[in-house]
Amino acid sequence: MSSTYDPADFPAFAVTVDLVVLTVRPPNLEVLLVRRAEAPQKGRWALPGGFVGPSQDLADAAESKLVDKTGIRVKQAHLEQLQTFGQPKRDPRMRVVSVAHLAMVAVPSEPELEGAAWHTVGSLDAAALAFDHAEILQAGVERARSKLEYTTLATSFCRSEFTLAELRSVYEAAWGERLDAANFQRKVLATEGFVESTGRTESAGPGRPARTFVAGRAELLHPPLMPPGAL
Amino acid sequence: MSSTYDPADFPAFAVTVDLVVLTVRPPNLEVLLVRRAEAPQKGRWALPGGFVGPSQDLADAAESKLVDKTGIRVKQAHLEQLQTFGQPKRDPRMRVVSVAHLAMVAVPSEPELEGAAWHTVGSLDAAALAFDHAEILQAGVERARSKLEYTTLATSFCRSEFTLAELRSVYEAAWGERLDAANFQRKVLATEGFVESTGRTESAGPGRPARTFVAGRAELLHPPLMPPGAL
DNA sequence: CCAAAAGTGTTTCCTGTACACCCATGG
DNA sequence: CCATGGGTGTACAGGAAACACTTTTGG
Repeated sequence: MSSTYDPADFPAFAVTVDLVVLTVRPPNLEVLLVRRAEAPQKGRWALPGGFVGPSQDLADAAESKLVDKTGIRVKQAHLEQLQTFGQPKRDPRMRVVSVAHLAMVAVPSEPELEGAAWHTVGSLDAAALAFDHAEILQAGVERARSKLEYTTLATSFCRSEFTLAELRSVYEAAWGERLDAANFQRKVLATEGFVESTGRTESAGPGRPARTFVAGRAELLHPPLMPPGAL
Repeated sequence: MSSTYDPADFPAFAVTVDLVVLTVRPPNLEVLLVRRAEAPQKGRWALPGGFVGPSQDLADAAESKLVDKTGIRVKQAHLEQLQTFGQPKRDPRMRVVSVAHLAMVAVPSEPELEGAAWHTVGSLDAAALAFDHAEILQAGVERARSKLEYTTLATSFCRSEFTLAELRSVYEAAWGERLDAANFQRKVLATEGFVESTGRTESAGPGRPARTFVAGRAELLHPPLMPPGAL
């Protein structure tokens, strides 16, 4: 910005957005991938994404790709910038800088789009992904975990109305570890603005019906929900 | 990346790096700014930065700007990617996407470069900064604070050999809040790999001489050093 | 009536915090 | 010998974890 270059002769880059779209289908953390229809890397799995328009904001570009691929409105999901990847040779065709974004969504009930599918994060072969998308995915999963620790974003993985067991399953899926239901409940309810009770209850199979909740207005958790020991 | 565009006709962007270079001069947190020598925004303060070369990695670009402006070797400092800013109108000349980086350095004893100066973060008028650099600076300060909380990066604000009082002053400068010296000391020493004792001591003015330390090998703090109440 | 899941109570332990106190130095 | 900052000891309060126990449903 403080450069002395002539604006007319700057190196030309392509700028894209790539999306790490995560969801939870207990007991798994899953990511949305699309199969590449064209060379290079034809047939391999890739993160959804695409070029940023000449006068399009980065966040807008990410949002429109998300709607294209999932039909999910951003109001119901969480979308944030993740990290920018710009290794000179990451795309063999040209110099591409990709601004990766992270989306956390409730698993949609609608059928999936052609060529797109959910994959369990844990059992995914990094070598099966195109370009440097394995690295981007890893950054996304790490970010998601750290956000779950100290924010209320776990609710964005849940339906609009959910039980505490569902909310708990989000944490269990992200860390692959069981949590004590009793202590979990107390912690969540003790945190002002994390969840808000609807008066209703919901029953699924045997067992006492659970109360249902909606997301609260708070965004930060003090202290974090997960124990420090968990990676 | 998974786009169907023809590689030949993509929108052309300029890509830059901008640096938020922070240091601590107790009791202040300070940022390195340069005065713009040319239009637009001539004469206003700006973050150091510049264009990324056609086959230059983003991290390399940030590193070379840092060396240019401060003469500090990256080995002695901390440099990480911060966030990418790409509002269509953020630079009036053309479409520029800036990959902002955060650097945390010990205050250099060498004289400053022409046109560059350290500014106290707290008493800085946001309107005095060029482009969207006030927003970038704010993101950098927030990131620095959160990194100080749960990593050992505070040591990168210190000289290679430092006392615990110096380390404490880093936290005090970042939050503008006094810490209990006794508890601070116990916490730091109890954290495996945070600091490592040299056998030496150092005396500055009256009072018992302090032991000196060097940075340890650990990078993460469990639990965080600052209390949750602190903004 | 039994299994299973929701939700509550209770005990134990650990850690952060405050603060009293001793140590070692410069002036 | 006094002020100043380094460093140690200690007692108290609040929260996390483990787990026994009660409640409410489906089969």
